[in-house]
Amino acid sequence: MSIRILVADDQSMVRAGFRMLLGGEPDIEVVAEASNGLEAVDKAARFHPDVVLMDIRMPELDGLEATRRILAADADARVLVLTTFDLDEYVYEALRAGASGFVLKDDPPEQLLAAIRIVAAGEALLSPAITKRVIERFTRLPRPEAPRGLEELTERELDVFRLVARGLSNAEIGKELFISETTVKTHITHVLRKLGLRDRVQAVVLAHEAALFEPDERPAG
Amino acid sequence: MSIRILVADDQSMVRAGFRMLLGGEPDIEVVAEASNGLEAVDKAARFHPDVVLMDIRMPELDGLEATRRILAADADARVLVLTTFDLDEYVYEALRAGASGFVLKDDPPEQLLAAIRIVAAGEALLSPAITKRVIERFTRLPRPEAPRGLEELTERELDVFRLVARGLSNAEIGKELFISETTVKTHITHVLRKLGLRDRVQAVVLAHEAALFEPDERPAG
DNA sequence: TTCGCCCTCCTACCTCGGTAGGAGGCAGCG
DNA sequence: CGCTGCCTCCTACCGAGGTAGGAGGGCGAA
Repeated sequence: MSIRILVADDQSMVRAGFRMLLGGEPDIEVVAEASNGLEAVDKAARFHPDVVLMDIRMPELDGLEATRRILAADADARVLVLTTFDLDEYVYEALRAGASGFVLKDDPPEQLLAAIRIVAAGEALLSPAITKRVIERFTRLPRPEAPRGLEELTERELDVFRLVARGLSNAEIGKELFISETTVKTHITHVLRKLGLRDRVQAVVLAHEAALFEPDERPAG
Repeated sequence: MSIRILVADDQSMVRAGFRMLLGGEPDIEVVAEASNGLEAVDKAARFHPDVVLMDIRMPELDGLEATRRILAADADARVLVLTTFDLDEYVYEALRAGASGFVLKDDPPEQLLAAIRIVAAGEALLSPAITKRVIERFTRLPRPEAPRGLEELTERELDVFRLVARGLSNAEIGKELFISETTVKTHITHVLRKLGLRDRVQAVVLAHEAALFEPDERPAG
């Protein structure tokens, strides 16, 4: 009754790493591997794994579209998305695509294992019901259409968002980024509109619920 | 090379539960138990466990003071504090006492196991560096003195704090709790002052960093 | 070059959030 | 009994946050 895993990543070294890591766990078994998105969809249909470990950046078909197709074929499938960057607009896409959770590639191995077990147990990742709320929020988008048109945040908007998520005021963010408070306001307005949020408070909640960031150096003050 | 655990809880049923739960894990071993704080300090010194599972409410010596003494005797000790309530002012005390993390007693077992493994691996709990920041923040308090005088939040203040942490506005909180917006403001002012925070945004950050809450039903709107 | 996007900054405006300070009711305690 | 703490609500004030709308410069694509 072990947890059956499909590993989908285009780098064979990475797949080997996961095989090694997961091989050491008695309750986890890698039953299949895929090196691109199409293969992942195919093998998910054939092997019906309990959890799909899905890299986002893959040839043929990226992890997001692959996730969508897997979920379309089997609504009960569990996909755990692997991301490289701390704050990545792909995260939103992944959640909308139906992923059960996501893990940073340079998280400690224990976290990946914990994530797999939690997802396999039917919970969404990291904060059980929390992530579900995020998923719901992003599932019922303001615009019912919007195919792949989810507006992405720009670099600068991400910079500001990160600092907002740490609780900084607009003035503090300005000092931190060497821009005026006015400019900070501009960026924040854009962030809020793009994400469909009301104010910075909701932005903080979202950032933390979805674990969209990892803390690095703190402001100079 | 399994993880060696000391379970400190005054209720033998609870201890038995942990023994059962942890006994099923191949990499975890319960090496000692304690039914009060003094015993916990004593056994921690004698057994040098990798992780101490520490209940807060205990006779003789509570979990907070026990944690302080254990850390005083061995700065490398890892204490994982168990709390019953989602948002408990003890959490702050626990962090200040040097706890590596904390877990809710009614969290799913997987989370406890994950927490133990993470703490044993030397990381602070749930969000690696994040909790460290919280600890730092509470270690260097505004007032160097303040012995046990950390002001506690009242029931109602906790209610409000919880909703703030979910991103609700004052008006929404008022509707949710059937009180006026003015009253909400009063409570929030008190919460901020007691916790030494600037505004609700910082409150949200704190709540999420320290994982002070668990999400339950969402507002009716 | 022209178009568009991004980043920067501005004024003006208004709402929301937080502070200050007071007030009444209610319950527990010495 | 009076004291204290908690919860409730109020007015008044003001600063921070968010919106609206415009503007200029840089840079890359068409």
